[in-house]
Amino acid sequence: MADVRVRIAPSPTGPLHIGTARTALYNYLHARHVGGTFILRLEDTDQARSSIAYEKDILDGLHWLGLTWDEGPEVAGDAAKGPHAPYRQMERLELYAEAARQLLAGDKAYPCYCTPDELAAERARQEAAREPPRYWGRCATLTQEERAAFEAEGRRPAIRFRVGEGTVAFDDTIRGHVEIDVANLGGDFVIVRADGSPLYHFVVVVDDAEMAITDVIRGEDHLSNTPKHILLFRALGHELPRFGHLPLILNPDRSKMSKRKSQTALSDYIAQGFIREALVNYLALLGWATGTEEEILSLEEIVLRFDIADVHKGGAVFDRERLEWLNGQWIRRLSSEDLIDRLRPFVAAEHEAGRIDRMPGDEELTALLPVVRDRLPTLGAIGDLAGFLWVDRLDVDTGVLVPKRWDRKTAVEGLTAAAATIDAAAEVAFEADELEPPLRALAEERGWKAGDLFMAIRVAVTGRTATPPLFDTLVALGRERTLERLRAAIELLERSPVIVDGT
RNA sequence: GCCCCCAUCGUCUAGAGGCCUAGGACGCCACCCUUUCAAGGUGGAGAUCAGGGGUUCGAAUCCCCUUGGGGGCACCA
Repeated sequence: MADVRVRIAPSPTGPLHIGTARTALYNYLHARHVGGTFILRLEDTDQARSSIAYEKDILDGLHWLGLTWDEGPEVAGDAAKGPHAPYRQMERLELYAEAARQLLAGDKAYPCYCTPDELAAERARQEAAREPPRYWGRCATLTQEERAAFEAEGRRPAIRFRVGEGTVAFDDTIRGHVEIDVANLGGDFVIVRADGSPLYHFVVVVDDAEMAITDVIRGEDHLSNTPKHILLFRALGHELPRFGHLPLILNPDRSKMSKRKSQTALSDYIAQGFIREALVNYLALLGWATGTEEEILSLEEIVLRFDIADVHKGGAVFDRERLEWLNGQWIRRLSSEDLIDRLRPFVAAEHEAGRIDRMPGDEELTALLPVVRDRLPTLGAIGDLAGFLWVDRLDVDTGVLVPKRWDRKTAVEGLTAAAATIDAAAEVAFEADELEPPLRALAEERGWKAGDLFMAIRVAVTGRTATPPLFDTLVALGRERTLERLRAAIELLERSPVIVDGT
């Protein structure tokens, strides 16, 4: 399959949607697998809803995923890439105007003078009569005189495409043979608004034709629209591309994944600390499988194995838990330097948000990595996991400071003895290996379960019951702060009134 | 309403007529490891392959119907 050309054509009317990201990925995978060309085109004809901020979010998202395009618009001073520039539809208006003139000249399209109000009234009537909504064709057969009369009224015409009769059939790369009767298309449809701006179904065809797209790979929501596109391709005298319709990504209730019911913006996943390797891996496996039992796959490995014909037909529910698991798998596979680079912005975010009081240096993070790595489902979890290391004043809940099997008095004794033991051990070296034995010995000597002693210390120095391994944590904290927090905890226990008993 | 598409454990999926008393993964449960939490290891529960008819010696796999779900029917994309 030489000379395959595919495209992703997002419209900058919202942040990059997880579904668009997957469509982009599948297009990219197909292009790379067969050695074809991957094109990015911006569909910004809906000027009312398009924005430059969304455009940036989309481009950044695709870059972040590693889906580099071979042809695409100029961005941030970099010139457009590719022989079919410009790649922004608002800069291609002349092309559409020319195509519209061509259709009008061949009477494959006609001016329609129906007003929005008239159209709405007719639609309401159809709905009331329980008829399927369709344009009833009032302007399809207007004479020159009638058109002139409307023009004289000051009406500006939209342009409608004649769908004609018959059935349109095509062989979908993913779904196989599909056939739709033109009568079910909803009548002649508008391709150019009354204000002269072209509409989606029209521009997509003009552009796919002009850009010589060979494979249109897109979401299933376009399957029913494909006959319109095919009709347009033919009317314009262009060869048809192959069409492949991807299954939809679904909300847990199996409806099309939406902002209302799911987190759909890729940028939100990025902000929470999902990493590109995991997202790419997860998205690739949502609707496609290798046929083997391998599932942790890099983008390169997926490119090698991907075959558009193996893509599923049924929709797939987006399962965040599985994504988190994959994310953890990938975080564990990152090199230390890489992980630190990716972690730093998340630590900085904690700092900016005021949840921690200082930024740890690289050496500190590096030292922490071994104990933190297996405990990070996302990069964003770093604050929860280790934030206590970087705060000046720790908030400790007296309630959890006393281990379940202990009473308050024992806790005070335990922490006091632990502080002394730690202080003594630190004279040798403040290292995990030096701290653990004497503390275990202390517990044994006093008849305490080591776990209880450790838990009291853990809560005293971290404020929480779930933390990385205790001795590594103490080392990360440093001798001074460890002792300081131990003293503060003891004081807290002695000072606070006894409310509950058993203590 | 009309048209189109889809249908294997809760979820993602393997499966292209006999290898399936349906395999893997996530999640869940138990155990092991263990100072907590994870990670890791082992084991388990979990799908009469939506239902019903065919075809065939034989069907999760092919055909038909039913049911269920989804999508589309804009001067949105």
